[in-house]
Parts: sequence; C-alpha cells; structure tokens
Amino acid sequence: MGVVRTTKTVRLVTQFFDTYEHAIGVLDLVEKFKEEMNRSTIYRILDRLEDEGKVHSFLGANGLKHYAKCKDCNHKEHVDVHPHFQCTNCGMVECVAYEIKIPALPDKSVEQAQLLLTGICANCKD
Amino acid sequence: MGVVRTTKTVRLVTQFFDTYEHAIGVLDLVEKFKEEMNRSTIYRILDRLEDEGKVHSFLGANGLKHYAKCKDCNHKEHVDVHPHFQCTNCGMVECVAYEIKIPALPDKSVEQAQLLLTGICANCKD
DNA sequence: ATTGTAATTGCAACTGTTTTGCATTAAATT
DNA sequence: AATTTAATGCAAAACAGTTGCAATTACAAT
Repeated sequence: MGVVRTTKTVRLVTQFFDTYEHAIGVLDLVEKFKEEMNRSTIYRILDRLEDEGKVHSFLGANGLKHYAKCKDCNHKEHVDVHPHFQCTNCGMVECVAYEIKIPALPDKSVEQAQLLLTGICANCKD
Repeated sequence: MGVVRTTKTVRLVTQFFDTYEHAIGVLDLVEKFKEEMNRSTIYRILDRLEDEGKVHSFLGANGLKHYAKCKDCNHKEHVDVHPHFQCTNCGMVECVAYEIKIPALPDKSVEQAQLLLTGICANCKD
C-alpha cells in the first residue's frame, strides 16, 4: 500500500471539498455520492483524506462524524483546536475561526480538545 | 404519561449515580445492569433521568453517549457548560470543574457548548 | 501501446448500537 | 382488592460503520 492512486472517486470527493465551505456529515456525503460510489468507498476515502491531512473530522451534535477541508491544519497535528458550530434548525455545520485555549488540568496531560457549539445560524435567525 | 413511577429499575440506576463520581458510557451501564434489566430499559431510564435534570449527557471521544449526575445543573438549561475529560488510555471520563466562556459569534446565537478534552489521566500518567 | 502489479472498489454479509411495537408486569390510586 | 396505565422485557427492526474477497483499474515497467 505504498503508492497512492488518484482514482475517479477520490477526485470527486477531493473536488467536492475544494469548493465546499462548510463541514458535512458522513451520511450526507454517502447520500450525495450514492450514484457515483459505494458507501464503503466513501468511508475509506474520508479516512485517507484525513490521514493525509487534507480534511479534518469532528463529531457533530448527534455523534456523527463530520468533515471539512483543512485550511491551516498540518499533518502532524490534524487535531481540531478550533470550535465548530452546528445549527440546530437547519443542521448546517461550519468551522469557527477562533482558537480555544485549553485549560491546564492538574495531574492530567490534555492532548486534544473538541469544542462544539450549537445554536441558530445567521440564515435561520432572520 | 402524567404520573412518573419509581420502579425498582429506576431506583437502581438512580442509586448508582448517587455514588458514582465519574461519567459513564451507555454501554458500560448496559453491561453493569445486564442482570437487573433489559437494554432498552436502560436507554429509556437514562432518557428520563436526563429529561428530569438528574443526570446530564455528552458525547465521548468515540461518539458514544456518556452520563454523569448533575451537580449544579438545573432543569431549564441542562446544558453542559463545563468540559469533560476522557483518558485515551483507560477510558475514564469525568466532568471538569471549570467553566468555559463561550465565544460570541457574529450573527449566530449559541445556545449550547460541548467541550471534550482528551489525554492521559493522573492514574495512567504514573 | 501492452502488460503486470497491487491499490482501490463494489458487493454483500456482518458487527455493534439504538429504537420500536406490543404483550406483560407492576406501581400507584381508588 | 380492584383498577388504571406507566414501565418493562423481548424480539425484531433500524441505523451506522466495517470487513473479506473477488473484480476492477491506476500506473509503472516493458
């Protein structure tokens, strides 16, 4: 598995993230690409893109994995240090440009942090 | 469904939380009470206790629901405004006594926040 | 261009988690 | 003790994600 191949399906998913500004849940991706590729292919491609640091993932309010393209993430720590926002009305999910400072906890070493904010988005407020 | 009944099973779960200081995942609860009650009963009781504001829930690192008794939560906002910590080594999960300040987001109204910290706990560090 | 190879995919079956419908049981009220 | 209906147990279904394997296909070598 040394070489990595740029298949039609990988290209499709990559192109999607290139032009998609929000985050998207796995199931929505499965639905979106159901004509073009198999469920398991989606899951495998997302795993790969995340490994390669092209996208990052986090859990939405329902516990489902969501993906968004990485802007400033590097390979080493493809950790989410920024919060994500999910609209409880329309379901829209997006990355929030805001760095959280992780509280230092006595006797523990904190390595990651996930901050999920939920509420009503700009669109749904009006 | 106006009346609420204090059944044997509800009592068992309630008593458990009364003396349990950490948070616990649903599956561990199912396992723990598998002799005393059915899977679905656990799920239903947890839902109820959460509705009643006796416990609060949040998602662990694996996306599984975790429960802990509420100390300062009131019914109205049984919202997790405090972070949770999960040890990636032993799996232990606990509430962190630390209030996070939710960043104000332009054009959005943030109603809830879930902050999950992961790392190594005191026990596993030594 | 053709061929060889192994990475990638599709499929179907399976695992694990949560929910649901319904008959039965058992709290609480009379 | 009888009545009412909330709560439970059970088995089946729903749902999300994974896996083994045969078929396909990208890509390097010829």
